[in-house]
Amino acid sequence: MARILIVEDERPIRNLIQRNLELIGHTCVGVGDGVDALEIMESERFDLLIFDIMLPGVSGYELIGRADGTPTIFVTAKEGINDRLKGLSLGADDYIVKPFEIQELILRVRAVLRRTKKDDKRLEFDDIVIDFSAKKVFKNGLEAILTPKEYSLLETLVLNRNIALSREKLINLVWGFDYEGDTRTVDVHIRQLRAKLGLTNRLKTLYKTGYRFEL
Amino acid sequence: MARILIVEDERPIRNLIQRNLELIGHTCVGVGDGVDALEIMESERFDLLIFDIMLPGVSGYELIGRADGTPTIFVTAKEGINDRLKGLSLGADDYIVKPFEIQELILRVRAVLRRTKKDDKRLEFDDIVIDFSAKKVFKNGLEAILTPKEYSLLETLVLNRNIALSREKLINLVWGFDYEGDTRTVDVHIRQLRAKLGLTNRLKTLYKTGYRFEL
DNA sequence: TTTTTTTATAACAAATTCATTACAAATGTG
DNA sequence: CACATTTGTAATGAATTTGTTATAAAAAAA
Repeated sequence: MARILIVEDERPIRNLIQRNLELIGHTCVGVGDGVDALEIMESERFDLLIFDIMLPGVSGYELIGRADGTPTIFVTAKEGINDRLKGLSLGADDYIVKPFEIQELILRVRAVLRRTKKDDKRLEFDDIVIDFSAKKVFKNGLEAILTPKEYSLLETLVLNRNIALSREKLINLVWGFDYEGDTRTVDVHIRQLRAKLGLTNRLKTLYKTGYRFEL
Repeated sequence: MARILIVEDERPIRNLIQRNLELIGHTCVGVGDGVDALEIMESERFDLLIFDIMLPGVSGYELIGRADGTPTIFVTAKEGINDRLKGLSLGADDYIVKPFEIQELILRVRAVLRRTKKDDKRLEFDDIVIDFSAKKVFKNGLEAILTPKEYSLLETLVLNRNIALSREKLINLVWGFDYEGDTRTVDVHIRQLRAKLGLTNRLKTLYKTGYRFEL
């Protein structure tokens, strides 16, 4: 359904939100402070951001400046008309006050996603279709069988399309920040993607730099 | 680019900072003491504040209380780990110790602005577009294929636009401080940039000095 | 367990970059 | 102007980076 970033320093609430949104099929990333949020927002694209206003590090108000048009829902502890106005004037699409019924949040998420029409669960280009919810890829209507790593790499490249990604960055995003392997591993998987999907003109090599998926 | 307030009682340093930040396109206001700073902060909004900690009137530490979330860089004469901690804990975004290279200040300003989003991912001039996140350059809408060194050199020149850069400086910034090669290497890469992008009137040679990108 | 699939790494081939060189042109100086 | 110095230009080969294949290791499935 949608890729959602949850920025909330109270872990129980964050987990509650994440669990429930994932139950209805969304993909969530949860972080606990504004600095982590900024970092992941730089490297990944999301369909919806859910911010607590009061955050350690960088406040939700500041985060929305970096949202770059991505739909945003603010969460706050106190019912303050000023906060509400401030949030909405800064570009938030909706606003919800703690404590809230999880059902209410789900309704608002659905409303915002419908309004902003980012429910897209598939991406089509050339003769290729990527179905993100099924994690399947089709070429010329035929399913191309990708291994998990291959799919994950493709998804990362596609979600960060038109951005130069170093091998280190890709390793971090696909293999995890703690991966201790050779960056050449990326090359081999890139080759597999190119071979299976014929992405020669989309998936560019940037000499001494990394790779970039162009769309 | 950004509106920056500089609060520094040593006029030569204040002017140095102001001049250099304005050269790369920022709008600056400089004042010499804390009282003036408070006054202008009440009536105008800034994207970034640069404070000297030791100020006549009202100290930098006090000023940051009034910064109201505006990103702040502290400048101080002495290297004191306590000052650093105090500054950062009070909410400064960065900290720089006098005497400093103006290059370093520019880098930090850029970092803070990027973190707080007032910086651009794209630069357009004449018939040229530079896409920093994709690491791509276009001329007349067509992609100009630059090698990594060429791109890196262009980026460095552009980010330090309107500033004279010696070959040694460029070597440091592009090749790395430990590079042990000939400075003539720079000339060859400059030539390539000029040839590929037609930068004859932007990328000036400063006889016996170096190069300067003018914008 | 065995078998199959996936993933990592190593080794070599191919491609690209880039520093260096040598010479030409330009610039500044007396 | 003549001279010395600095900068521009083009070409070349070494060094680095990437593509590709094969094989070993690890993980998953049977």
